[in-house]
Amino acid sequence: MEKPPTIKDVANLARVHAATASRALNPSTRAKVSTRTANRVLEAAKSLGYAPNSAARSLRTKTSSVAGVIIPDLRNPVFPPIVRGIEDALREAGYMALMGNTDGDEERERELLLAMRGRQTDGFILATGRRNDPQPEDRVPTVLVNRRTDSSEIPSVTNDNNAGVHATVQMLAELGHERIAHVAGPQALSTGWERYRAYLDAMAAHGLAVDPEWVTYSEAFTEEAGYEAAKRLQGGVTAIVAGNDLIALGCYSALEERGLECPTDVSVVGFNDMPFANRQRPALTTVRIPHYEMGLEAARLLLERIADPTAPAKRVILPVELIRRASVAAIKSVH
Amino acid sequence: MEKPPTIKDVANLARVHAATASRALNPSTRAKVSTRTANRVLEAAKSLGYAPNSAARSLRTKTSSVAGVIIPDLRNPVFPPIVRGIEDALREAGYMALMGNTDGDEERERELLLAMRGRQTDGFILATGRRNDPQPEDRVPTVLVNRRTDSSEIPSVTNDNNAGVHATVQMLAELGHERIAHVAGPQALSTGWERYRAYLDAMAAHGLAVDPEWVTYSEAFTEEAGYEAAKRLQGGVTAIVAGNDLIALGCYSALEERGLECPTDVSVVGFNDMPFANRQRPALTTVRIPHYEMGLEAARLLLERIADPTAPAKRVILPVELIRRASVAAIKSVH
DNA sequence: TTGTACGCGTTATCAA
DNA sequence: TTGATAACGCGTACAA
Repeated sequence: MEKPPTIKDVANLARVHAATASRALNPSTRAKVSTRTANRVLEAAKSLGYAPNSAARSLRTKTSSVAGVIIPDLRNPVFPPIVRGIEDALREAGYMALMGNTDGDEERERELLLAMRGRQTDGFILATGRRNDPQPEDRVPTVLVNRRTDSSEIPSVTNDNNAGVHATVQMLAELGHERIAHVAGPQALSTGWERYRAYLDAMAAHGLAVDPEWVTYSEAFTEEAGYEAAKRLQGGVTAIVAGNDLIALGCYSALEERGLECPTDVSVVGFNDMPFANRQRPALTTVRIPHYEMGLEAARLLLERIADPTAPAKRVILPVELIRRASVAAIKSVH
Repeated sequence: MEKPPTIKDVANLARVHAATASRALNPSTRAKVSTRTANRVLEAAKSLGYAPNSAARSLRTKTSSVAGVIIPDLRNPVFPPIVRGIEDALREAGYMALMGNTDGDEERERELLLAMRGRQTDGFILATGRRNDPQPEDRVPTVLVNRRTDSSEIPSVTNDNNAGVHATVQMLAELGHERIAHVAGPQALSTGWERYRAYLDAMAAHGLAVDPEWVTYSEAFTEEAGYEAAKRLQGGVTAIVAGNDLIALGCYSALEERGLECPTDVSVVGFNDMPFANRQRPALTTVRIPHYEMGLEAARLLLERIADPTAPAKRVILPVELIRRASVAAIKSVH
């Protein structure tokens, strides 16, 4: 039950004052100490298994080397690789991640932010951003990942939703599809909104009309909500551009229920290329986003931001790639 | 850029001493303060938007209300729901989770433990336990989840691997299978080992012989490793009990490569019922483990343990359920 | 280059 | 019931 060694113990063993030990232990102040004593201190620290008490350090420096990571729900398969990327980049810089899930509940998000701020969090990475979220009033460095706000004051890392949907529509058009539907994601989220706008854009660019019956809105980025929205689709469409992969799976269910086959009767395309999208039945055509890299980049942006809070708010947009699988087919020739 | 209010500000506003304010603010010591002054302090705190500085509190109390959660890799689909359960239970108790991934690297695990301990973590939940892991020398409360050690000194929450495999073998036997193979998980992990033992047990219980050619070992619980191990299988088996779902997917690939069809030629059963197991092709028969509940239970065990470190080390085993899907079929009658 | 002195914000202990 | 005081471990002006 012996207590962990403090810097004083290290100092005693090295026959120096605690202040000197502190300087020797801290890379940024090591230059202020003679190499000989510095080495003695370092050795003493090692032999004692000294680890600095971060509470004391935080109290003194107002920093904690901890970042808060807030996401809607870890069980949505998009997030694990993003979080993993965040964690890896943070760790490289000596940071750790505090995790929290909100289930999309804004009240819960506020509570989480408060609780994490109380724990001296140095910054936040939020995957929960809504398009019209206000700039946080307090000045804790914050980065958005995957989703972003309409205004450009908060740094963000997102992917090229526009290019992804354009590539999707182009592929479908080339396969002869004209009656192309869109089961859109929530319009309060940049992902849902940008993909919807891109769908309209791309259709126009290919000279394809859009019947309002071909567009429905999913309440959430879930399989269930996608299923409900897909059921409301009318007008004999031959292809569906889904707001994301989970919504696409909901479309599968709705099609099956109507006795329609994918891709023979209706082609379906998702977005995200979430894990196991290739294992679905049929294998899902989708737009691959660089999940892990988004996490990496978001964490790096946050670290930059912590280092210099006045730096301009970058908005990083990562490239995407259309992955064609079995869920799309050329349109049946009209007989 | 004004600084956040401290307990002193609250005390001044309420016209009491800081110590009194502390007592009033802290639920466990509130009784030591008259109701009238307590209310005055609480109101002052509210009007100032006071939030305690947890670094100072940690420094003083040696506790942080933070738990470390260490897992192999968040991208393994088994872990997200477990972590989510952990997080939910921790939050209910005012705790937060620090996350870390090890990729199964023991060196990295040591580093993580050290770094987290330095951050005043009150306890650990490890999903990385190996059968022969030593009891941690330091006395930080620790709970294992999903995997456990052979010795019984560390509390753990696992699932009934034995019952799950027995149910699997029984189902296969009832379908007429006799040449039942096992692609085992890593034997250094309790999950891999217990399921292997259960396979041998269950085969014996049904009077079925086990040819050594029917058993291979996967290096890891991954699709790739499962594929490699499945390729080594010999002896014309008609069913495979896979160490887990990812290994089962590897078996799918190996079978396909040999031109064998599942379930027509070979039945396959996994373990875990990970998300989207029902969406695989063919839909995977598997043993459902209560992921989320395991996380909940592990966190509760940890909280108990933190409250009373001398309490006996419970080993909780949660029930499982065999989920039959399209990947198994009755054996083809011998012609 | 090293030592001294102090304060970060909180809570435990002791005295009133 | 309340106030005064000290201490948690560290980092940093300042002095030597």
